[in-house]
Amino acid sequence: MFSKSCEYGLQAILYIALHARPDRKVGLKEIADNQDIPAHFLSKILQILVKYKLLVSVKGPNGGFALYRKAEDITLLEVVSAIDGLDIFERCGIGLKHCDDAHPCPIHNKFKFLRESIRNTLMKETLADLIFAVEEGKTYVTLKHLISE
Amino acid sequence: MFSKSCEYGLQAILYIALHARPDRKVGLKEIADNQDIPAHFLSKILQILVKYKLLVSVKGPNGGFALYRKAEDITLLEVVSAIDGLDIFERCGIGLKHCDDAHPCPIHNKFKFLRESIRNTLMKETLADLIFAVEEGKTYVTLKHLISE
DNA sequence: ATACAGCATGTTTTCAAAATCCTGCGAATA
DNA sequence: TATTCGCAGGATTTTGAAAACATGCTGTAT
Ligand code: FES
Ligand code: FES
Repeated sequence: MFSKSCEYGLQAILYIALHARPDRKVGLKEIADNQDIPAHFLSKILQILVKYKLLVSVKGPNGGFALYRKAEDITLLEVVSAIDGLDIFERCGIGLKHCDDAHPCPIHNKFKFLRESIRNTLMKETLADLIFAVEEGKTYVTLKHLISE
Repeated sequence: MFSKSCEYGLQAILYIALHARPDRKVGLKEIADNQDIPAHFLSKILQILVKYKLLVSVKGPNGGFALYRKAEDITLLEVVSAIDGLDIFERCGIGLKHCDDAHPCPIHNKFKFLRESIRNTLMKETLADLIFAVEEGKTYVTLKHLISE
């Protein structure tokens, strides 16, 4: 569905939303270790999110990453479109050159509906919604502690 | 969404469903030419569909491919699962090791619903449904003739 | 029986995503 | 202002899907 880069990016921004405080940035290595993501690779992905104004980064001692805006104001769609672009929402399901209402492929109508459903879901979900459930212990962004039990 | 192999496979089996007759198999090259698919690559994909009993192949003069069963009895889900497997319907949306109801990631519930929608759609659509619309001129499996207009 | 059309199969090449390597730069702090 | 921490970002390597290539094989037509 999403590229590996995008999956890593989603994990990372959720981790940051969970663990960053006004006085505490989250370090690259901390995220990489806890989420099992190659550190140097993650670095590039977070750079993208900084460029798209979803994260801020601070260099030097006690540096790290934090959300650029409030968690309530960041949707998953923004993260996905920054990393993977909007191509998945425009691409023909059976790979025809152009996805076009005027010349629909056999699955166009059904497929278009499904793509829209995904897009709407991503657009409605904010980081705040998601980390709320994590803080309640209902969902998880890392399975590390579960394995060590 | 689907791999390129899978997209090619869907295009090809639709083409076959449209153009095969009891006395006329459809040649590999004919499909490759009309759908703009690398011939040797398509060959491998169709081999998979033959192995999964979705197509039959006949060698020699006037040979080619035809549906193994009636178009009414072949669903898109069978084609997709033969080529890409069922991984997309089981994989975690943000890339966690295991997608599990007992330890859901933050988007698990929403995402699971979307995956199910896709699976149900693919399961309900038969080749017969789809080629019917094509024969009526409402949808298209190739854009070749549209370009040459 | 023989020729040949057309699929079957293994190998090689290409290309982009994924992962790694390495150096530079800015901020904190002493 | 010197040192060091930690992100920035270009360059490179690795990996695997996609594509191309080459050859074998098999059933049909004559
Ligand atoms: S034309 Fe195929 S999905 Fe729109
Ligand atoms: S655990 Fe992430 S989608 Fe199920």
